[in-house]
Amino acid sequence: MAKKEIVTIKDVAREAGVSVATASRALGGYGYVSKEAKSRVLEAARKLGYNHNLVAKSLRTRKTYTLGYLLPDIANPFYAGIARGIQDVAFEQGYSVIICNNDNDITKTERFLKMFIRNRVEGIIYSAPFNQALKEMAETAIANGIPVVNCYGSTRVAALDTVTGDAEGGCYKAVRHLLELGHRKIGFLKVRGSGISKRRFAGCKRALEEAGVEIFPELVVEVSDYSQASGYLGAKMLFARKELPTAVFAFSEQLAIGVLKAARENSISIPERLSLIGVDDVIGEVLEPPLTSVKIPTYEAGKAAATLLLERIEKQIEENSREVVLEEKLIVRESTKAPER
Amino acid sequence: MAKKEIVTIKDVAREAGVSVATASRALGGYGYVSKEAKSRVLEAARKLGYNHNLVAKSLRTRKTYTLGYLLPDIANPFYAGIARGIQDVAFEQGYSVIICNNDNDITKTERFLKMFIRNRVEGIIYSAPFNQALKEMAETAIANGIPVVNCYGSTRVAALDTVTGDAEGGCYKAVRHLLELGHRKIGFLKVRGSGISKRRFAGCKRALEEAGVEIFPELVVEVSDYSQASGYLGAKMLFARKELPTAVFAFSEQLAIGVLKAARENSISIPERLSLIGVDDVIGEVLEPPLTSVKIPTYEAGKAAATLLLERIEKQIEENSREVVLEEKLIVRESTKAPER
DNA sequence: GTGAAAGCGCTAACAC
DNA sequence: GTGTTAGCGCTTTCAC
Repeated sequence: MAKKEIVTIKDVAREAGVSVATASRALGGYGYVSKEAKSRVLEAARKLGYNHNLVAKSLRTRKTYTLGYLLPDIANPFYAGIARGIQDVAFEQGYSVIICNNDNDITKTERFLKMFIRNRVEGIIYSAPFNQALKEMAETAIANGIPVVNCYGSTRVAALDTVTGDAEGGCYKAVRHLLELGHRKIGFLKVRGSGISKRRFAGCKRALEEAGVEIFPELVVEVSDYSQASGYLGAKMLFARKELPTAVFAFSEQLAIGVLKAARENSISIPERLSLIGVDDVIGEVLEPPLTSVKIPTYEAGKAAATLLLERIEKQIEENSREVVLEEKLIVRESTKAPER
Repeated sequence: MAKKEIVTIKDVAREAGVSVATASRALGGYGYVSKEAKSRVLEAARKLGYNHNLVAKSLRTRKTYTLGYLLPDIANPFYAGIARGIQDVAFEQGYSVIICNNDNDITKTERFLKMFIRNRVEGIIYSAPFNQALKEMAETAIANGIPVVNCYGSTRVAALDTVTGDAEGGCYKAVRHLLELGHRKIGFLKVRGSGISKRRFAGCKRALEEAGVEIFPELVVEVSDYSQASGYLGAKMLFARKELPTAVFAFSEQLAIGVLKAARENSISIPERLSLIGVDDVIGEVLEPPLTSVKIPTYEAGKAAATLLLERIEKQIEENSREVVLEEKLIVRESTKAPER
C-alpha cells in the first residue's frame, strides 16, 4: 500500500498549463474561466487522478459540510429511522453526517459535543432524552454559532427548532378506535416523568371525555421507562386488578411487547379477551397478532429535522424557534377488536 | 446567532505570553514544554474558550481521524448493529465515522466513494452486497492508499481484510438440532446467487450427511433475495409440494417471518406441525412463537472490522488479507420441537 | 525549553 | 479571463 504521491491542485494547474487560481475556478465551477481552460483543467485532473481535498477547502472557506447527530443508540430502530432521514437530506445537499451514540450517558455526551465542535460541524441534531450534559451541549453549541435542532428529543433545553409528532392527536385517534369498537374499560401504560407520555395521555383523556367515558385511575399504571421489561411488569400489575380492562394502550412498542408476553403467560388471548395498542410501529407488523399502533414517522422526522437545520445553516432565519409537528397515524391491525360481552 | 470570533491558537499564545509553537506543544501534549508554560497555556485556552481546530490540524498532519462506513441501509437493524460496533471502537480510539447508505445502488456507491476520498477518510468498511461500483470503489480506495475492510459484505472484490461469521458452522448446529429433535424431512430456503447462502447450505449438508439423512431436492427452494416477501413466496411453494417437510430452515430472519405468515395463512401451526429456524436473530425473540435461530453477532462483527481497519491505519501490517471468522451460535427458542408422528 | 518561519492544499481578493 | 499572492489554523523542523 505504498501511499502514492497525492496530486494537488498545483499539479493539475501545471499539467493544464494554467495558474492554480484558474484551476481552482475550473474545478470549483465558479468565477470566470474560459471554456477552453476549463476543459483543459478537467482533463488534466482526470488524467492525474486528482481528488479535491475538502480538508484544505474547509480550512479556507470555513465550511465543512458536516453535520453531527447525537442519539442514544443507532441499533435502536426508532433512531435508525430518524438517522436515515437525516442522512438522505444531508447527502442530497452535499453534507455528510457524523453519528454519535451517547447511551444517554453524560460523559459521552460531553465528549461527543467536544468532538463536534473540534471537527467544526456546521449543525447538530439530537434525539436524546434529557440529561444535564445535553442541555449544556446545546447551549455551548449555540454559543459557538452552531445551530441545534431537536428531533424527538428532550424539550427541556433552550428554545430550539424542534421536530415532534402530534402525540396528542395520534393517541386521540387510538382511543377513539377503541371506543368505537365498544371498549369502556381501558388500561394505560405510561412512563413516569416522560413529557411525551404526558402529551400522549392528554390525547387519550380528550377522547375519553368527549365520549363521556370514565377513566379508571387504577387502570392507569406508570412505569419507569419505555422498555419491554417495564411493559411486562406494568401488565402484570394491571392483570392483578380486581377487574380486568378490555383493552390496554401502551405508550411504546416495547411496552406493548411486554404486555404481549405477560398476556401469553396469563393465558389472556389477544385480541379476544384483551385488545392491545402500541406506539412507534417499528416491527408491529410482524408481531403476533400484528399490533395495532400509533405510527411515529421516524424517517420523515429525520428529514424534517435536517431540513430545518440546513435552512439555519444556509439561509438567514429570523424566527427564533420553529416547530414541525408531524402527524401520527393509527395503523389498525389485528390486536384490537370489539370486546367480548 | 452572532457567530462570535473564533479563538485560535494565536490568541491563546498571546494570552499566555508564549509563542504559538509552545502553545501548540502544550495543547497537543507532546514535545518539550515546561510545566509552567503548559499550565499557563491551558489556563489561557480555558479562559478564552479555545476549541482545537481539527480541520487545520488535519491539513497539516494529514490525519483526519475519520472512517467511512458503507452499508445498504442504516434502518436495517442488521447493519445498525454492525454500525454500532464500528462506532464504539472508532470513538474509543478518537476516530469518527461517516455512514453512507448506498441502497445497493451503483450511482450512490460511486458518489459516496468520491466523498470518502475527498474528505480524506483514513479507512473504509463496507457491508454491502456486490455490485460493480463496489468493486471499483474498493480498488480505487486501495490505490489511493486507503485501506478497506469487508464486514459481512460481498467477497467478490479484491483480497481485503474480511470479517464474516462461521456460516457453515452455525448452520451445521441448526440442522443438528433439528436432527436431534427427530426431523428427517427438512426444507431449506436459500437465496440464488448468494455466496453466503451457499456456505450456509454446505453446513446443512454436512450435518445431514454425517447423520446419513437424505436431502430432498424438492424441499430445497431458491428465492431471489433475503426479504420477507421472498420467504412468503418460498414457503407457499414448499407447502405446495406433495409431501410437507416437518421443519424449514430459512437463511434469514426476514425469510423466516415470511414463512411464519404463509404458515399462518395455511393454518400450519408452528412448531406443532412445522418447526422453523431462521438466521440473523435481530427480533427473533419477540416473534410468535419466539424463533429458534442462528445468531449473527453483528455488534462483534462491527468491532472486529473496525479493529482490523485501525490496525491497518496505525500499524504496519505485513499480511495481505486477514480474515476474522466469528462464531455463529444457535439460539433455541420455541419455534422448533420434535415432529408429530 | 522556546520561538521564528515554512508550509499542509486550497480559495479569494486584487491586479493585470 | 487569468495570474499573483496572502492567508485559513495548525504543526514541526531548526536554530537559539
